[in-house]
Amino acid sequence: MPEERTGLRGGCGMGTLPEAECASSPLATSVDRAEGDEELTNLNWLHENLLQNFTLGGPEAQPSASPLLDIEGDYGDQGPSGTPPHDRMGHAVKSKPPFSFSLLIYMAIEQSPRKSLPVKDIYGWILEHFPYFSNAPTGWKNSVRHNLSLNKCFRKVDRSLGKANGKGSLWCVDPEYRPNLIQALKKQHFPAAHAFCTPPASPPSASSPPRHLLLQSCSFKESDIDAATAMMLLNSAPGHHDPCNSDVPLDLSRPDSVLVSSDPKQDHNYSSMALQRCSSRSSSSSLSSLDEDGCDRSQSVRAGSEGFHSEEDMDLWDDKGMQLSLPRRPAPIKWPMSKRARHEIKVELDEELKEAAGSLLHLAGIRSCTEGSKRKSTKHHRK
DNA sequence: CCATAACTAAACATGG
DNA sequence: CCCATGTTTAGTTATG
Repeated sequence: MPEERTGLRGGCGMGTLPEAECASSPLATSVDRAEGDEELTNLNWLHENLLQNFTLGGPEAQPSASPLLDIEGDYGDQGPSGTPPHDRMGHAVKSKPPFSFSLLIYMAIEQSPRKSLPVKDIYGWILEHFPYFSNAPTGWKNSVRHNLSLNKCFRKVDRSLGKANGKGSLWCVDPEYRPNLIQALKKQHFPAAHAFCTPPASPPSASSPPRHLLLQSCSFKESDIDAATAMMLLNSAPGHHDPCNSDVPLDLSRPDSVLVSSDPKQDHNYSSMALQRCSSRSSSSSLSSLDEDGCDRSQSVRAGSEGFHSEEDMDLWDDKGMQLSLPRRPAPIKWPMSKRARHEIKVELDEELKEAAGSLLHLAGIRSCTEGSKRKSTKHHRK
């Protein structure tokens, strides 16, 4: 039996032992990002990036602007009942991220050059990308630590290597669990994408693309769009952000990207997030569940790698943060294809993806809104 | 109603 | 002693 486990022993699974190079990050100095927000409120960005990222291997997306920020930009401002307050200046609205702590941590770690971070930098990353937490009670840090400790997806690595002010360890993602995290991320990000497999309640509009066809021919499933989008989000944001070198931090917390509630004090409790829950249920099955149930890792990994193999996945992560082309998996299409064939498909996909992206975003937005208000009402109800 | 997952809170230990 | 970090436990909430 060949080694399936690319253990951490050698260090973080990325071959390089994590050093604490970027250990001292600017903590939470970042909530400022006014620039260019106006221009971000269109879907072009996503269309283009979607296409660039996912049409047959265009690894270098050219981010025109911040990603998901704009996803709901179109209607973000007119938040119905309980939508988060928008900073008139276009600053980040401090809305609660729709990601579980696990995913937040995961993203933070993966975005670091070394694929490992001390808790402090994880805090930093989160604060940076989710200004929501800057106003939140400090309990979230506890949650982060709790998650690091408890969640087997994360591994503690000795920061033995010359970190002067080293207190605590570095944390990295267990490569074996990475597929699960990715999967979680997929499912987490755009619940609305599920509309792609289940027929919409209302008859598809004329603009609705033949999604199944599209997605199939694309050789990844609809859920991949989620991950893809999320990754894109992480990848193509201007100023590739890790706590160490973040110029223009990506703001995942933008109302448009992920909107939940925006009042940290009032509603800091993640558990009340309907949006999150609805999606993280499934995602969590690939995360914590495999922590707690004590199922042996190789099994869970193997199970998780039905779709894509963890080792293969590792290729996808380059040194500079999340290079996430989609995981290679047994493709329904025969690969390699001829260039011509690829090009043809690409052209088709360009069209379809554009539409699909639009629909997806629309759905995502609607869903977020509805979930948001639903959550509030239910919570109220409870009380 | 139950199981599960995510989150929160708190206590406690350890080390700088 | 303080603080950051790390672990553990218990409780809450939401969902399937």
